[in-house]
Amino acid sequence: MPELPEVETVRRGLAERIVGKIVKDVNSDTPKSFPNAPADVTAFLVGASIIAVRRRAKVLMVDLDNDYSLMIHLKMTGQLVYRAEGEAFGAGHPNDSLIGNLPDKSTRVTIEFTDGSHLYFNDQRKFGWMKLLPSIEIPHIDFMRKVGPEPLEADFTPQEFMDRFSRRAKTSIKAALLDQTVVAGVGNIYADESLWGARIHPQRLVGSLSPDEFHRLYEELRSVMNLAIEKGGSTDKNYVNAEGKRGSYMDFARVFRREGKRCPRCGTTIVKFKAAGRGTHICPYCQKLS
DNA sequence: CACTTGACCTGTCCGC
DNA sequence: TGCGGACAGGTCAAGT
Repeated sequence: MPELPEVETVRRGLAERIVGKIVKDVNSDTPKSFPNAPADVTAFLVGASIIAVRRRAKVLMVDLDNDYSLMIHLKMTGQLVYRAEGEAFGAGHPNDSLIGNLPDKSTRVTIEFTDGSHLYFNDQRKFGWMKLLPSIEIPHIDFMRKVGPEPLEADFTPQEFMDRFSRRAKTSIKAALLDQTVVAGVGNIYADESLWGARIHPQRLVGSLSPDEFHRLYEELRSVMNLAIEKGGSTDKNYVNAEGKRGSYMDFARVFRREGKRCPRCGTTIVKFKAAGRGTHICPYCQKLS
């Protein structure tokens, strides 16, 4: 589920709410939620206070004042929802949350803070994980060394974008976009949306794209992701922000999950098929293979 | 090495 | 209404 815009939305919501709080207790379905050092997790967390919430690609990092960090990946169905003490639904918005009382059936980890508030990690499909590790080690783990640049950073240039694809010349542009070592944070929704914007068929080989097409894709990817952050991400099924509320980007989607509807640019019927192993949506008129 | 496929899980939807 | 199969926004470990 969550791609860069969704994870960034969660990060912002959590940063506002949990920085400065002190962990009082932790309940989790270890070792499934904490694949590393499960026995130590509670001991490291209880008594620690939260000093920052960061994001890299689709991974969240909650930094603690004991020089450890909690790395969290939501994968397909993960949710991180904050509730103040006694709140059933979310700050100042009774019944506004997409989800009800917590913990619920999908809750895997509950972190209680000393002020009586809670952070719930829900994850229906159980693909997500949390890892506790020394903060200083984060930049050296495999994922961080291999992951590509943040596409929304101000210093990320069209030239760098194009260069990142050079070693994937023989694969499809969609598979390359989804490859986290090429560019960070792109998932199925924003891959389809940006390819539509750039008028590029997802199965075009990377090596066949012109500099102009790369440039369009660069611009579209950034504008689509920025719009998605502005709209609080995409909620198709499970995704919610730190308040348990849905994101509204799907109201603005041009092709994703719109098969059978009209292309907003030319009116042709949008079709769905499988590409790079994923459900893929295109306008067959705007996005041609050759 | 580069690339593709299956596996990890649970829930939901669709056709029979 | 029940049941089997396909499918779901992400990533790995395997395979070719």
